[in-house]
Amino acid sequence: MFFWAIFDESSLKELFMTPRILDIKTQVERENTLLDCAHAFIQRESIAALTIDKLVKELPFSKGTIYNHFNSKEDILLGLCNRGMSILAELFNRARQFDGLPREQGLAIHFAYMLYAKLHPTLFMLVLTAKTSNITDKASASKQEEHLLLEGKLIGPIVSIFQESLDRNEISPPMPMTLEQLAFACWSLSFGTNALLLQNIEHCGTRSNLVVERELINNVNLLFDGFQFQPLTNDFDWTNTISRLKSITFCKEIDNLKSRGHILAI
Amino acid sequence: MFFWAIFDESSLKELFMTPRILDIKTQVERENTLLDCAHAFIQRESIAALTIDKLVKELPFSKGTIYNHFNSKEDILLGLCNRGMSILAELFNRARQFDGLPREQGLAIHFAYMLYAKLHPTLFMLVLTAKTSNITDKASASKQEEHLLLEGKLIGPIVSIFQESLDRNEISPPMPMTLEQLAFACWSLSFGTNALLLQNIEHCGTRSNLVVERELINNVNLLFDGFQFQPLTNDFDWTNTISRLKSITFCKEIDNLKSRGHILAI
DNA sequence: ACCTGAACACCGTTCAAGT
DNA sequence: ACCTGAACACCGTTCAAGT
Repeated sequence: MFFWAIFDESSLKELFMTPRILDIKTQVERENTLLDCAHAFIQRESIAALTIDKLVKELPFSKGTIYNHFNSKEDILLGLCNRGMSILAELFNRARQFDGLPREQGLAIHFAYMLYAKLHPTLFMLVLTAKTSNITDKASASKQEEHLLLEGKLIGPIVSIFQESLDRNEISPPMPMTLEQLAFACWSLSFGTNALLLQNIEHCGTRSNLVVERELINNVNLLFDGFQFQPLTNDFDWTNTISRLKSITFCKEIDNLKSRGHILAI
Repeated sequence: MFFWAIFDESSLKELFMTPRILDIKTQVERENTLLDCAHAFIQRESIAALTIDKLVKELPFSKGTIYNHFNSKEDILLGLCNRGMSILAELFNRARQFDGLPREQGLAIHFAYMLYAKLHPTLFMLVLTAKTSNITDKASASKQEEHLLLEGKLIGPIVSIFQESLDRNEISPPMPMTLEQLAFACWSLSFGTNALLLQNIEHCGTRSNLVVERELINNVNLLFDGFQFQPLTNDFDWTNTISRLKSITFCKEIDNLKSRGHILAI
């Protein structure tokens, strides 16, 4: 029995072209299902092991349909990367609202970045992957736009903290530096620390005694002291700041880490 | 006319099993030819575009023979990565021998790393790629051994500088730090700065005013000041150090950069 | 109109056949 | 013994056929 035998062309056209109210909602839902699935997969296996064929086996729709939502595998990865950056942006905003001195908020930002890297290692790594391979080239224009927008949302709170500390005369680097340069110095240090320490440490004999949370806090304090960011490391009780970050600002994230068996070394 | 018709089995065996003196030399030569070729290719195109088929088209031997020298594509990439690390280790040794204070030598190390990243961007990126994808897993045991050995050779001069500055009482971080932690703080900052700034900057609106050589020197000075590494940024004529690095220690590398149209902003 | 999965072009790796 | 390239299994992407 054939479909075409039941309907004539005009009624078919009517059936198919009838605008369905649920369509847009379904579209978004499907995109999320796919990203959820891809995220779970690369968390379980690895980015390298991700395959469209393997992905489609776990999805309620077919291979062809994937390409109605994402124009390439790289588009999926950038979509996932952007999702991670949204999460990170929310953490940065909370850090910016920490009730305390600008330097405490600056520490909070780095603390947030480290928590993010520990909570979502695969999403953190995805930014790295996006930088090394030419993911951004193959991805869709819309995803690339979103990516740039999110980069701005991440830089925002950092620049704003430095602006405030300059206004309050609480920072005076040994050489003239723009807000952008100050923010960039922080970003490089944090990025480098997380990237180098997040990798499978067991392989690397030389880094065996390093714990990311301790090194991160140390490195940030060193850099901030270099900025002459007041109050200096030894002129303030930073353990209180960190315990408030742990018990109040990021308590949900800390609980999440604990439930997965990770205990912070600080 | 068949080969087998001319020789009987024993004379064939004799012909083939005769130890050829050139064999080992040819083996090494072929490996180098392949690595040269792969290097040129990813410099011209990209790591992602590298294909065994494309590679073999430019080589004087066939696809199967490649697998007599390298057990996988990842093995080739790790081989190339190791080659880069050898070059870098040589630069670090020269930096360590810079005639000056430990802090000057520390600056020289970072300067060397930046020069390396600028001179061999694809080799620098290969370390990043090796870290993100599981290249190290698929590569041969011998290449992995070599990789760890080279990591040690890179850390060596850095640790040695810090040991000397501790002996001379020229360093006193605001918190207790091991030699390993000191070296790691430097590595993270340098790695992060190079990695973030080496990427195609035109894409990224927020980083448009940043020049890697200037930011690198700034960031290192900030971190060293955080270490209380004597003499501090504003207590010494560092421009003299940098001009000696440019005109003496790394003059060959600077010339090389110039010949390619790169002019350092410092 | 939308979904499907066979089909396609291309990839890394192997191995029987040639020398 | 060593080299070769056809053959294989698998990949991302497309598109004719089905509904």
